[in-house]
Amino acid sequence: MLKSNQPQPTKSNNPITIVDVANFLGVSISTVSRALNNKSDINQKTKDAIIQAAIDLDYKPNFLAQSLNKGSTHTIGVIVPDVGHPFFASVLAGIQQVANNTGYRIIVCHSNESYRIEVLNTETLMACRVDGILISHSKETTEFDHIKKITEKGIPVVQYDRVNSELNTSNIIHQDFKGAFNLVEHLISQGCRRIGVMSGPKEMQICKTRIEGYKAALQKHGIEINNDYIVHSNISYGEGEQILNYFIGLENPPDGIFAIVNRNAIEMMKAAKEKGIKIPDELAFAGFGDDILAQYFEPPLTVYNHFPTRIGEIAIRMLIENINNKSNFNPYSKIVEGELIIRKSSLKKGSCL
Amino acid sequence: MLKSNQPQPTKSNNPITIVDVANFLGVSISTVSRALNNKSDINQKTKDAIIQAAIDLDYKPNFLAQSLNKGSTHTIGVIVPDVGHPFFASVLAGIQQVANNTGYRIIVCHSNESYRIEVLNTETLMACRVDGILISHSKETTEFDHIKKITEKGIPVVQYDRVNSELNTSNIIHQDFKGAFNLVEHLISQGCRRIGVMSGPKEMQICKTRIEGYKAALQKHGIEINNDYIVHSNISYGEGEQILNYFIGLENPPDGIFAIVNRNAIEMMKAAKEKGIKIPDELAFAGFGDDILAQYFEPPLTVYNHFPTRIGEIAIRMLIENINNKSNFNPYSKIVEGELIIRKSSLKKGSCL
DNA sequence: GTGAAAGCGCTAACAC
DNA sequence: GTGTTAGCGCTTTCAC
Repeated sequence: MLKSNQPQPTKSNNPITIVDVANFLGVSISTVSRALNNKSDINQKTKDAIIQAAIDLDYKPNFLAQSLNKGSTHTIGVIVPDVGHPFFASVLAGIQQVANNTGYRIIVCHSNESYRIEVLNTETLMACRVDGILISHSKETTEFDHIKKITEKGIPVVQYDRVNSELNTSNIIHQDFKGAFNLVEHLISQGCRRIGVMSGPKEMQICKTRIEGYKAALQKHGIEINNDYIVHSNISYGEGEQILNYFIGLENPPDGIFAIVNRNAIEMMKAAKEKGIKIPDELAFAGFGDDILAQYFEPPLTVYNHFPTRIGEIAIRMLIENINNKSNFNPYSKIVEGELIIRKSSLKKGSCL
Repeated sequence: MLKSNQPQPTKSNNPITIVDVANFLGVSISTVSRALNNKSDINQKTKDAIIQAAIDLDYKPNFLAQSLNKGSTHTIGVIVPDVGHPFFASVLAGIQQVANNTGYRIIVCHSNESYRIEVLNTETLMACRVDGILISHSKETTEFDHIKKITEKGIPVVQYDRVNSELNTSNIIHQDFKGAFNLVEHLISQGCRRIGVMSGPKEMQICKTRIEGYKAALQKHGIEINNDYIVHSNISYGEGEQILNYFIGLENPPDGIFAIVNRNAIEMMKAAKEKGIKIPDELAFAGFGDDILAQYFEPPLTVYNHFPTRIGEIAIRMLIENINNKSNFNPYSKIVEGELIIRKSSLKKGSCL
């Protein structure tokens, strides 16, 4: 490869550096740096000339070099278990929006519901020297040493949605208990007395809490808790049909079903429809979380909407607060209010919306 | 803050550096570097000791510093117009998977269908010194200077899905022409003669191509092209109903509708159902792209599935190929085969699946 | 107000 | 086989 010895500001393949700008004007690199970073103690004329030269030469600061000696990247790492899921897509949208407005960069990592990848993600993000991490754990995650390692290094972490409350981080969750309670109480108000619940992995905090909400609603209304009606699954898509079959095969099949993940409710409804079961009169449905499928499916699904975008917005704000205030920051938790949306999947005859 | 002057390998807040590892063992930093990078010319024992020490001290290489002097970040930037869209979510999944297997890091930027943000995204990625960029343009993008700037600097770019073929980059697209042709021909085979098409922005390449496919199918079967049946929209969600109203308000309303984005087809079907229009007998529907909503909606939607995950996988492979072979690489285009999936939304009475 | 120089953490020539 | 040293591009003291 041959190197031109003529100054060739515009055509060189190597990116323009601060040195090029300095040479171009015959000033020192520190002067250029000062001008570009809006420091005081610089002659306005020099400053203007430098800024103009930077534009003319199409100089772009090297982010790597800047971060390396500032010790801060102004970047936030986000770990998402499943970007394909509408809930997480909306959370991400909220995060991105606030990041844009506050000048933070975002690196999104996708754990793909795998504990192993989640751990790798945390290592990647640490290697990238992100200023903070937002994380929702994979379904498989029951060990949290990888998070402890991060917080011990003084890197702020905020857990959202799927949190482990024993970690010393800020958290943001929705009203899992209340949402489940409201959904189940609504089913009861529609005349359901044998309410099945399709839950996720036993160890997942949100599943535990939602089942507690379910139980509390039954108890409030004097309905006995029957463990046959409580089914744990992997909340993968596709499991709904099998679990519906289990339910309708029971001696006393449920007359209402509460799904801890809305998409499973849809799957079960689809299977039920194909078997000729009348929804909601023979079997009513309700699920946690709203999305377009819940709205468009026939019948549309009664849900507890937990405002995922808002969760994302609040999560990143909490994180930035922590980043700006590392020394004396006490982690805290926030709970976002949701709302019950009643649709046809649960409205039995004689009821009106 | 007080600083301990005892060596405290595990508890220090400042990340362990290569210097710490070197001091710990009393060797030089270059020896450590060699050991950790698996270079030859190093004593096995020293190497083992260094690797062990690195583990014990929980040393993690500083990615910024590594990249800074290697001049390569081993990171790929991905620009996505809309992560919430199932198509892009699946493309992303494909990209991520290959990235994981090849050791590339991914930075995902979300242009949110905004030209302005898309340009900012490219600048961010250049500032991060990514090794290459995968991009699908926003709906608004009709100017491509920001991409030219990148390729002129010698950074490989691959455009996927929404491409501009005048740029000197590799591209990957689906069979837009053939897909549209097949869908429309299928509608014709079901007896449709007045086929409406809901398209997106006029300037978008994929819209142009799909409309060409639509026209070709009509021509092949001797059906006249009627511009009243061709409607351009912004393909935002929510526009479907309005456009359905336009169609059914025509003097000679269509008996079949082809939507260039499947979700718009669903919206139109929903609106049509609410008006008591019989699908598919009075009005048949077909749309480009498969997803869960198309499968679960009642009636399920006939689609051309373009295998988004595969598109993501191929796109990143093409990019990596280009990165590894910068000097003598000639951009090329690839077209991914799709498949027609016939469902009830278009199967008129008397036909059978 | 500006320049020289040190250093962020690392790699890779170059010595020995 | 290992150590010394010069940078990667930038910011930030410290001189002048």
